[in-house]
Amino acid sequence: MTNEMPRIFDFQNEEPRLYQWWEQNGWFKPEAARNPDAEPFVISIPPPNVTGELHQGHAMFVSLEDMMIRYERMRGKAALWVPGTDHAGIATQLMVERMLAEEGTSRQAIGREEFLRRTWEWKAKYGGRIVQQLRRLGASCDWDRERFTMDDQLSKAVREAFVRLWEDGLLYRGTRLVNWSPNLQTAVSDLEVEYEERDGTLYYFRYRLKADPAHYIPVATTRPETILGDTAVAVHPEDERYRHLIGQEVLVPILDRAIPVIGDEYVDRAFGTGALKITPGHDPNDYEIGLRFNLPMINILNKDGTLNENAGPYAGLDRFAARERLWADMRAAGLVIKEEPYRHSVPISQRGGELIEPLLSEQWFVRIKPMAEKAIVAVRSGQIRIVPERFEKIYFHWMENIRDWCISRQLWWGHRIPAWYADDGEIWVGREDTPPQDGRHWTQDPDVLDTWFSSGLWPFSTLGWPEDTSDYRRFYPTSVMETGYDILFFWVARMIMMGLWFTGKAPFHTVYLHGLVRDENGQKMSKTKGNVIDPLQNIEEYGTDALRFTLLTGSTPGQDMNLSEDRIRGNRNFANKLWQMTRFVTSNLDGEEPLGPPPLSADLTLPDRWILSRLQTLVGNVQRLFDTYQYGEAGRQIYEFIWGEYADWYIEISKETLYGGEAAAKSRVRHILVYVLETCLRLLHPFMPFVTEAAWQYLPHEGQALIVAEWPTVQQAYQNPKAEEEMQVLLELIRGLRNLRAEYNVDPGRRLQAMAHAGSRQQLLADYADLFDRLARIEAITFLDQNQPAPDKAASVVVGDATIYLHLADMIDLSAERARLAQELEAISQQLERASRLLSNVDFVSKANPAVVERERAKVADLQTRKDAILKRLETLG
RNA sequence: GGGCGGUUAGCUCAGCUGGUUAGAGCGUUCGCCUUACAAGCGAGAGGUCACAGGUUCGAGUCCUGUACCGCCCA
Repeated sequence: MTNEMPRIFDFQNEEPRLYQWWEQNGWFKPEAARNPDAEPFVISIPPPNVTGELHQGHAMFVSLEDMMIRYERMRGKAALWVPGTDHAGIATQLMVERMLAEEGTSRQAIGREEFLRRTWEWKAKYGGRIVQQLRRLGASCDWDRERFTMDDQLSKAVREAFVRLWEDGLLYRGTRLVNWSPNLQTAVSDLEVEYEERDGTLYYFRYRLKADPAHYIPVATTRPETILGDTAVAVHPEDERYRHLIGQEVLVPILDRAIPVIGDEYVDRAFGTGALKITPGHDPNDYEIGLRFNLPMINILNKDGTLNENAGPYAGLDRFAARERLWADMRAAGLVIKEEPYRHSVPISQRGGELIEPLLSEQWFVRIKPMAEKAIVAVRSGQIRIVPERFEKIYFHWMENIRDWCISRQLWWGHRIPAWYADDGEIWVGREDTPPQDGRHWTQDPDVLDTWFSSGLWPFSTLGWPEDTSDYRRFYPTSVMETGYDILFFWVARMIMMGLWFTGKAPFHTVYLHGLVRDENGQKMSKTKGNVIDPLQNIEEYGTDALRFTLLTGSTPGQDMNLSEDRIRGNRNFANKLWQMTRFVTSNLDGEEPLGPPPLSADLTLPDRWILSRLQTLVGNVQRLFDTYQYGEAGRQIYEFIWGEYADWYIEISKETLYGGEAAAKSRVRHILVYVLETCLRLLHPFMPFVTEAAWQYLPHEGQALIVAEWPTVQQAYQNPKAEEEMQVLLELIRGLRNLRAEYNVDPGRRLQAMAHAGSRQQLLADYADLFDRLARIEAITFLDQNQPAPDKAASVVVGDATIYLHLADMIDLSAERARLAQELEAISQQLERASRLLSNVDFVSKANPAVVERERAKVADLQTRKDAILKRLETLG
């Protein structure tokens, strides 16, 4: 403890060492709580993709969640942060497929079993990487409880959930129009489709009447190839141009299939030609119309995006080639009217960005409305609270308009759907791989479940559900779900629905949503743009603490944040500052080890009482801010206190005593230095765990480690508004004197004499004259009687009724000094006028909060004396 | 088309339920290697709080509208 501290905090080596030490001591485990019956505080980690590489989004959630966990741990709760990773079906499968391609083989060539073996192998080899990176961020997860969505136990949970939904009648299998990715050759859910504005073409052509091929209905489309799948042409029933044609038949170009003309109010008469081709097999809106009119649904696409036999002469062509060929043929046949450029929004895959094709296919769906209804109630009733609140509205809107969830994926990597089909089409769903031994031939569904299906179970599957384990009993429901708002629907909403449905409980009481981390220009970071700020590189360069503090103080909940390296650098400096001030304190202890709060004795000086009081104010503020999820503001306030008050003032003041005071005074100051710093390290630990722990270990302390030290609470006995007020006067005078010295270019080393008309502050100034010497190099202050004249050739600083004169003799430019004072007078007069005006307003005096009125009164009094002093000074200067 | 967020110092951002002279970091100017720290210390400059109305004794903060930027949903 009396060891000398290194000159700098070697974070590159110390951070991993401290992390290992914490972990080895079991402090990341809820069992480390001081009280064995401690109230639990639980967070389930948003499981990163097992293929993932650490990015700022991970850094953000780790910073926030680790902060919450460390805070609650220090408060004595049984803090449990459950870590783990997600098998990320599509991403992982693509990764392994790419690897196979490099080996010159393919998933299809090696077969399903071998492919899965290779994927597990890949996972074993590289899957730990992201987890190691989370550790580097300081994540105090209980690694003994780490889970993977495809662990046996979690797979069992998935199986149980699926079977229960089946038993509850919430699952069905059917042919529906789904979002199909021709690249991945799987269905994806509505959520996995994004829309992008792209330049395209609007193609106008003729739909000839069957009865009279010389006449036609003009139709426009952006996807001509889908003409081959048209099963109707729709017009608005009140459209003068076309309504007489309703009920007639028209001929599909090239194929000459006859299809009906129907009337439907959905048609927008102003768009295109006002007539709409209907392709129920390849367009969601047309699909709805098709259902309503009971139209045939023709699928013209193969799974790989080529056209099938329904496309007649175009079968086998890729859809884009078919588009051109068909259009050319139609032109030759005289069916083309015109083309015009057209900007429209197209569906693209969230992963990869390729075009999504609406396609009819047989898939599994969750009938989700009954689950959504429960989820709405949970938030509406306040059982679950979303921070920031505005996301509740977005949540409700989505939940109220929710559509059935397509959960089957035509992939191999994932949870295989536990459904078997008999030759006669009967479906059997079960907890075990044991379809009935009834002589029929049963085949298991080849597909797997949407990755988000298993993620939806995460808060309880990780704790042992469906078994009634001790962890499940003790730690479920969890406490806070902290994640990015971008996965509110994907994940949070589904956890809420599934949690309520399967466990009967809301899986957490609070959802805290953070914003996205963008680059310093507000651009989304992406490898192709080359604007990625790599967290690991930041950590390497500036330390984890600096990165964490930047992320935590740089944003507010739900708000995107522009991250700049400058800011990280600045917070690295803050970490260093902490280290240096700890070095100062420890190197001045001279073997003493003061512990606990310093005694409130009469010996306490004004600066002592001031810093102790300010500390309590800080502790109170931080508590209030934590209680309202304003972590960033809390961090900023700690920063400002510790640097701007403790280091800049109290440490500087303490040197007076430490370097020359009496033994008792030294002890007193040491005690306060240690107490205030130690308390600040506790407050800061959840933000900057490493440097605070390292510094704390050098300070006198009780207990083994800061990570398990107690969170500070307000000690009212130290609150002292009078000390704060008096100290404020001294600080202002000192700042004023420093200002004068700077303005008059006084040699920084030169000590000056001062005189003062100190008014009501004379005793104060006399008692703390040494501060003026140390902090403003004023070696002595001579007090003047009220009736004694002020010195001429002097510059002055005025605070309240106290005026200090700096006798600068030949250095003083009287006219400059007059100008300076006049400027100050102007500022003060303005403030005075404003405050006086307020007070002379009867409405203000009668309606405003009395405390506010009182404050204004005091302000006026202070400004008035100050103004008088300045006027007097100006008079003296002539 | 509907909804949401943003607009505060040159840059990146704070500013809780309306109430001192609107803050911080970076940058910038001036001066300092003052025995914890030059990753530092001291002192400055820099803001019509996007715009227009309104409510109020009082608006960066609440309400209405407008503009621009961004996001989500359809």
